[in-house]
Amino acid sequence: MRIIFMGTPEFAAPAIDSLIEAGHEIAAVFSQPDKPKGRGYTLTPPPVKVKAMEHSIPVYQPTSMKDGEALKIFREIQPDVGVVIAYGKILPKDILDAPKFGCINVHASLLPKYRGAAPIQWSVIDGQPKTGVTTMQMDVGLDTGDMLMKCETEIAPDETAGELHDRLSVMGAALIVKTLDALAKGELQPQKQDDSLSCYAKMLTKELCAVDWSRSAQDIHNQIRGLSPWPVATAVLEGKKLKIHRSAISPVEAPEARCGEIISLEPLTVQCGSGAIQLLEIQAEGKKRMNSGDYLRGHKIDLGTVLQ
RNA sequence: CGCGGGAUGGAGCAGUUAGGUAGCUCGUCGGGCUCAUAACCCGAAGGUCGUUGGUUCAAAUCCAGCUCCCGCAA
Repeated sequence: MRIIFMGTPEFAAPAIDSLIEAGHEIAAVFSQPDKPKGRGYTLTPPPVKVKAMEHSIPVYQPTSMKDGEALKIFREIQPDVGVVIAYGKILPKDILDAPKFGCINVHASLLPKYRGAAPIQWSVIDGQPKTGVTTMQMDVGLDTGDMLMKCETEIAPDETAGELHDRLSVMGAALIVKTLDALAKGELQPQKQDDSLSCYAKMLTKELCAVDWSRSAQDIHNQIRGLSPWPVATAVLEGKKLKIHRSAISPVEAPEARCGEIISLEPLTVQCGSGAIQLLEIQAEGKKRMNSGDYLRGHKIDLGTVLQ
């Protein structure tokens, strides 16, 4: 099929490869404009653009899809279908309707749950046992279109959002190929979403990072792995910010200790509201991430120190 | 030129302000103690102090350039 691909971050990149391998023609790619990123505000192209350029596919990076310019391009190219994966812009109805088969979206959750911007992270933060990817026929609502195909997977108890992201990215790339196959054969059976079961996964913000040690060890563990590798859960140790990249539920605890108190140094273990949690991989300001054992060799911390 | 921290044996750090023998906590190797041990005791190996140049009798330390890593912010 002749495709216009719309996507921006790393999550969407594998699908470009799998679509081409499956014999589809990606006639054009739409991606968000390059943005100043990192130290020095270097203008950085989004991963999807980089991938598209490897395949010598023309890339468009309009600020808006609503000013008619994008529509003009769609009319010229006359795609069979639009494939949208984490593009990051709302598409107006005229764009959604422009391709022969409309636009199909890959969403990283089992719809109707976790519509919105950060479904992967929120399913981990909420401690969900399973998640998946869903393809849907897009409509004007936010992730409300009729569902086409699904692929489920279990979330491992210690899996981080980053690890899950990579797995779902590959699953999504495979599922869009399957979905287009079925579309070509006329075998798709769109299913309405049950709105009463839906929930939204809002964008991650800095406020979500601070660990509240009065919560349960399981909740905090979910928060830590859900926010890894970005934006990363944080605690305050002796007045300085400490990022927590990886943790584990501790088999032992010290119920008489205060919330946030360090109750063991080997491994580094912190008492929570209920249960205790081991901090396995941490990162101090200006330092690399490292095992907490390595950190302790160069930084003396006394038992009983309290994290905030 | 957005702001800032950093690079020292295999790991994590101190030493740099006031230049002058390379240090700490671990790890590794050898030995000892012990019923035994990731515990304890004794000993050893291992570093051109990121890189290039400059100042100096003398540079990890002072000066300049370069490379790489990280935090903030976006």
